[in-house]
Amino acid sequence: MARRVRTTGSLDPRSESILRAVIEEYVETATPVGSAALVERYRLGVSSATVRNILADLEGAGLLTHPHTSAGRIPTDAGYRFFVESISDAAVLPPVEQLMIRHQFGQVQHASEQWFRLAATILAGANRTAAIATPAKPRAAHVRRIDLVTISERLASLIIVFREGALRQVLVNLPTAAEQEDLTRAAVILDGLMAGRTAADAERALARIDAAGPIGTLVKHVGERVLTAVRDYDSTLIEEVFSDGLLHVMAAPEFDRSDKLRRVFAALENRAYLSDLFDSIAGSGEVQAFIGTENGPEDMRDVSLVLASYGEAGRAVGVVGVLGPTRMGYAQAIGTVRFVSSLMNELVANIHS
Amino acid sequence: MARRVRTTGSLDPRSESILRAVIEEYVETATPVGSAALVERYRLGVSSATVRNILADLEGAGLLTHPHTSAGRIPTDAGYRFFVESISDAAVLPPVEQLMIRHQFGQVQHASEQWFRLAATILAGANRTAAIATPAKPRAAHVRRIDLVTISERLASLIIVFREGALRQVLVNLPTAAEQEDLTRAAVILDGLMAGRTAADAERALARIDAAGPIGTLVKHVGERVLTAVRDYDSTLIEEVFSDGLLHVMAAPEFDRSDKLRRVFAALENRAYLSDLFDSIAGSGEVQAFIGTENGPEDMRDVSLVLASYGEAGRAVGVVGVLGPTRMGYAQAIGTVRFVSSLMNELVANIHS
DNA sequence: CGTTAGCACTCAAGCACGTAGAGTGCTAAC
DNA sequence: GTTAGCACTCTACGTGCTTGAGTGCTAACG
Repeated sequence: MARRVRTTGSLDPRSESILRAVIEEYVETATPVGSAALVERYRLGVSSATVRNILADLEGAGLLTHPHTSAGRIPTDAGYRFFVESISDAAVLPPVEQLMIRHQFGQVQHASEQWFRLAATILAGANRTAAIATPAKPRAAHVRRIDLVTISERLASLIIVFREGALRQVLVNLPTAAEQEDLTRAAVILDGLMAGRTAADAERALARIDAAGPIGTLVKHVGERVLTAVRDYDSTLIEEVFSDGLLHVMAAPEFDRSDKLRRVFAALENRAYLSDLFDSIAGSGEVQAFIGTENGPEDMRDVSLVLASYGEAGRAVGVVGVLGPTRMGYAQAIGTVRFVSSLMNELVANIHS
Repeated sequence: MARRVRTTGSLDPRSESILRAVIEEYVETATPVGSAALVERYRLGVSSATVRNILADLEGAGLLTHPHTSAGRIPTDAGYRFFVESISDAAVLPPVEQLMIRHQFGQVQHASEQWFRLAATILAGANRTAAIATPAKPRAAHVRRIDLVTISERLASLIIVFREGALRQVLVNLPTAAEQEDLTRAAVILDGLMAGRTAADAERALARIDAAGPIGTLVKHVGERVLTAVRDYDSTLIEEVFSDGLLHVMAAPEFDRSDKLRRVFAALENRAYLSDLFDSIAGSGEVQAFIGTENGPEDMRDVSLVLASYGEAGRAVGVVGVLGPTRMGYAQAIGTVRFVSSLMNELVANIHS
């Protein structure tokens, strides 16, 4: 009883391989794993009694627990954490899977600036868990293009394209009746005035415009709407959180009662929480795992997140990642998230060249 | 035993009011309701024994059931159907609620052409159920506007605005290096060529274009991408199904086991089913309820849908509605769905004036 | 003839109890 | 340090019992 171990940093190789075996087995079966099952299924070269001693040590070290006396062991959050630390550098996706993911991205590469959705879909499929992704959101929005399309005499659709590819479509009531011709002229003026500018710069530029004459009034009026739209975009903490594969999580046995699940989903609708979380990801350049109780909100203590940011640090940053029960395949998750985020980096780099 | 009743079409007033009472009570409490509870909570003017006789008759008519001998009654799908038929004409939303909904729409009326999302959010909130909505999708897409924005020398963002307000953003690899100036010129040409046209018309127009010279090549190349995008938009049966308030459904006691819920969500991802369903809505101009087993897919037999289409029959049609357990407040649901769809009609009419 | 009180009857839900099986921790021998 | 063996513990499961809700039926009533 109470042997070496007990250090947080490292474990003797045998203990570590048994910890791995417990985690691997539990991730697969979702039932507590006993000493007999381990010797039977893994070539450990020792008897079940020895395994029991080691399991007891691992439990003493806080890496495993017992649901009750006569049950097998399950990993604690600390156990998963230890496991994740031990693999995270090595978790590189096999070339075959890299190719498959690359291929899926290739299918729609030319399609639109909504890769982040695709990223979530791919991650969800590859891990059979839920996945989330956000578009790359700039710190300060730069207008790239302004367009006006007539709808009726006094109503137009204002389209604003931002430098990072985001798009905003807004209806504008016009101060005076206007043809498409007038709108186009106004759009060209506004475009020249605001393209490449941030909200503050654009505001100064607009202030210098002469509001006299029908076109002047139009420009001024629509310009104000552009400004509010840009400011609105700027102040939105998280533009959108796209998720996919929620059905996978619903299928997990730990979520067979839907109230647990409901609380997780509710937590995910808390923008303040997500915003904090994403900020902390954006800081580090690496894949990060948040395991069970490591998550802030009470409601998230039964799930783990494996997240990574993508984009250019000072400019526009988005997040991709995986959400699953704490009992999830971390090696696979870390590997795929790292790879997908690196692909997203490439894509963003190509655009902001 | 076995009195009048038995006719599907009508019921004597007392039986009907008891049926209503059972439904009202069951919708509220989610537990089988017995004769004693009914006399206690509703001024029926008769004893529980009489109520029991009537309940037995209603059961004979197929409008109620027994989970087991010693339990109270719960409505059958036929019972709900009868109830729905009896109220659906009268289910008009009280002015206060109308005002509240109108107000919520007003808040963002000018914001974007994404009212359908707002509609779902409002319906979900008003009914405390899930709600779904689709944008108004035209039968044949008409291009309204084409714009090109430079990204890098050989890459541009193509923006297509459709007559109904839908927007498509596509990346285009350029055949030769081009400045924004060239792109703008090409966009103007394409705009003149294709605006107001359907895919087939646009194709003919493009065929007549001379591909000689750098701008000609550019126009031809981008034009092809426009055509594929328009055809793609045309052939997409359902552009998007936005849903909100799923958390409400998760909270319903009939979905405390998440596998039931999972199957419902899975059914909702079946585009073929939704497409058929929406087609049948678009035909009738009225609110329609699909109660439990009336739904096609096996997995939907525990839920009801209350749906209505909006838009202009021959042109662009979308769907809004509510999804909840069969035990839902049909009067409220029908009222809100009808009102919201009429608001959406107004909005669409304003735009396509 | 419809309505009502009364009562026997049925069945799910909850509880107590016993059993089987899984898996442990400990001890003593190797 | 490792292992066989064994007593021990605790859940899962099945059985039987009790309780209570709510019914259906019958006989009496106005």
